[in-house]
Amino acid sequence: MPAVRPVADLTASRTDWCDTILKGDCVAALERLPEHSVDAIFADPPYNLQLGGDLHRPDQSKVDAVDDAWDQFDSFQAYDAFTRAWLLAARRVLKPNGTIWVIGSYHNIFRVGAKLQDLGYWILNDVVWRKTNPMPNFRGRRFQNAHETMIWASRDQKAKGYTFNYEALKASNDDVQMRTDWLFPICTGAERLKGADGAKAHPTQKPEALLARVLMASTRPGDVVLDPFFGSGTTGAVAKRLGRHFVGIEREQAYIDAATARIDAVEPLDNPELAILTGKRAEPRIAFVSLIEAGLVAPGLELSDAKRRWTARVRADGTVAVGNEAGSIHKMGARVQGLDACNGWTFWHFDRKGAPTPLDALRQDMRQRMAVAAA
Amino acid sequence: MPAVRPVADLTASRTDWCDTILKGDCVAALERLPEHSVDAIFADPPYNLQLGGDLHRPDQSKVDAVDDAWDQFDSFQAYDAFTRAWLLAARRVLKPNGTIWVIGSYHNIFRVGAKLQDLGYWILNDVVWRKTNPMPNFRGRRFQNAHETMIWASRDQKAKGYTFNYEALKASNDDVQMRTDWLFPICTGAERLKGADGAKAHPTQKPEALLARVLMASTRPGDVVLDPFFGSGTTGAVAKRLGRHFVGIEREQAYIDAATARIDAVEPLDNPELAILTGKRAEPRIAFVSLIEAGLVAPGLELSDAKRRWTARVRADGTVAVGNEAGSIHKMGARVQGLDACNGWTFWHFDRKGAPTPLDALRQDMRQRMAVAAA
DNA sequence: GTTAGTCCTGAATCTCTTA
DNA sequence: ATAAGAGATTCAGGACTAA
Repeated sequence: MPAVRPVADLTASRTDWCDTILKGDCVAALERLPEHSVDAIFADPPYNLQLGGDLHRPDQSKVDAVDDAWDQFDSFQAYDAFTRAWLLAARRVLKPNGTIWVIGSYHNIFRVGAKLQDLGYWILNDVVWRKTNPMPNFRGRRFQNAHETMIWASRDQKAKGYTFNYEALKASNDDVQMRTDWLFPICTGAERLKGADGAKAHPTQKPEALLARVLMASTRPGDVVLDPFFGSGTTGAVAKRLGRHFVGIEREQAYIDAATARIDAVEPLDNPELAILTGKRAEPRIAFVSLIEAGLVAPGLELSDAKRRWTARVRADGTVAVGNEAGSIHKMGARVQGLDACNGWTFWHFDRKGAPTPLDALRQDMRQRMAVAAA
Repeated sequence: MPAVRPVADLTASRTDWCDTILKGDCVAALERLPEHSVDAIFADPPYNLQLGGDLHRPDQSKVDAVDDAWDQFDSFQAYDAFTRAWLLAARRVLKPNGTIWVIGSYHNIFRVGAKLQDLGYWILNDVVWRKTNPMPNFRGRRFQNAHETMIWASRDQKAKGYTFNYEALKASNDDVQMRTDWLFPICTGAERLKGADGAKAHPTQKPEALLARVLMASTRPGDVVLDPFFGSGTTGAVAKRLGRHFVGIEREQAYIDAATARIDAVEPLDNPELAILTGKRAEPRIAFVSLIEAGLVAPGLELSDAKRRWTARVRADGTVAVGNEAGSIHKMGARVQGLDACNGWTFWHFDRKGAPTPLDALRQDMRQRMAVAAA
């Protein structure tokens, strides 16, 4: 399925880059992609910051073995410049309501996080991937490094319309909110891509389960997910399986070959399986007055709260009256309780066969009618 | 026990500052302390939360936010300058083989980590404090922020002689290495310091169990532990109990008073090296979605109750669909039976070799996979 | 005394649409 | 652009009260 394209051949046509792997430098490729063209980004950038032993700059050029403080600073600086460049280019490509995930370890994640903030990204959460089976610390001189950190950020502070499938996550998690600490095994066994020699095809292949949760949480079917450090193509494989589109950027042909074969073998899920649970937020809005117009509520109907402490009376204009005052069901619910906000749909009840029933039940009936009428 | 001293009166004599609280500005106080004089530092600096307006719980009660003046900074730049100044001053005071711990959240920890690296500190681990009882995300727009991050660093890369009580930690952890993810409740109940009015004495008091593990891991009895943001004095209280010395720096008299009384009441342990490191056991809670992520359950799988009266279909989002409706395994189990509640794990079955098998069997398999060496 | 129900609170960067 | 109105949203644990 995924074609491979040299970056130089890229045009603005979506068919030219969607569900493909762009071969070349990450920043150069990002700069050729159209502005505001992807819904989400998942990035697993290199963090070769190891300052002992062989030292490589992010561009893979070798650094003379020096271990003084100045060289450390120099190396961090190079890493920061690299990070800034790709995060900036990625931000241009991201849609205004898109979000970005970056995964890293303590070697690089602090620098990445600071740069994200510097460039105007707005951090939504940091998420910890707890490993069930991390590598032990062999020297016994530190804690067992048992997690990695992901940062989830929107394009900027004001972007409130980002995708977050809150209700689905909660329903899939024993009906409690999904937390920021996730537990997954590292990628081993059959899932781990091997080369012809049996050696692992990529040193840092991420588990598909991790990507699945990321994409199920923050994207919708049909969205485009960009991975600027495509590597073994986990992002592409999971995106395809879950009915999302992907774009990968990768420099090394060996990784491109492995990822291509891997993604080709993925069978996408059917549409019904991909539906995402949504909550009230996604329901069409109903004006209270429309219940009166539809005859579901008669003017003059008496309302009360669930414990019958306060009563109100429905007026023909869609407001309710409490004593001499009148206003929306929400306003008056707040007023009687002395609060500054109230959901009138769930606060006010009417009598149905002797049982206090919330107005929300009538709203459901109304939505049913509208759905039937539309069909 | 702890005397309080104005910074101006400080001399180089250790008796002049050990087991005392220095009242004044953090950097000024650090600059008056002797070079290379403390074995460890634990710092809980302001997080720079950048809160917007008020936040209310769904029941309309207002969240008591951390809106203190000491947490307000004009910009990331201002916060960086502040961070750099105190980390630099702290580094001078730290012994060559000393280590520093800094705790923070995603608001500030990335900036702190980057500055630590810039200044020559060498990160040994990042440690995640998982909270058993974090505050929920009330608006349902993000993941529940359920952890904070601590960075543990040596004074520089070449410092190999830092204290790490590997064997003691392992022995106290069911004979497996201590991991970087720690589980503790937040500080509440009797441990939480209250003012005369019953209000919390400090907005961000840390649990003693957290500090106990930090000090047991990285200090020895008789060591001096510095806390440049002393606050309610948790570091001092735990240090005293575990037979370590402390130095606190704090600006606000109210916090100094609370910490002084608190530390006075602490009784040191006879054998601090035998102190038990208490932590919560990791609870093996399994989310239904994790079965899907792990490939144990495929989207599209048909479920039914034991007597095959009702069927449901698994979706990729971790919910199950019955007809046009979808929800958690528990909600939909209750729905089809017309009940208020239902245990979806035991109610829903799938076909295994012709026999209806409850989802709970797969949960058992999952528990095996997710078993983590003791928390 | 026991148990069940209610209330309170914690480092929080917490909405969306229409006028 | 800003402002205002509609209306959607919570988990664990300790303290307290009522049965």
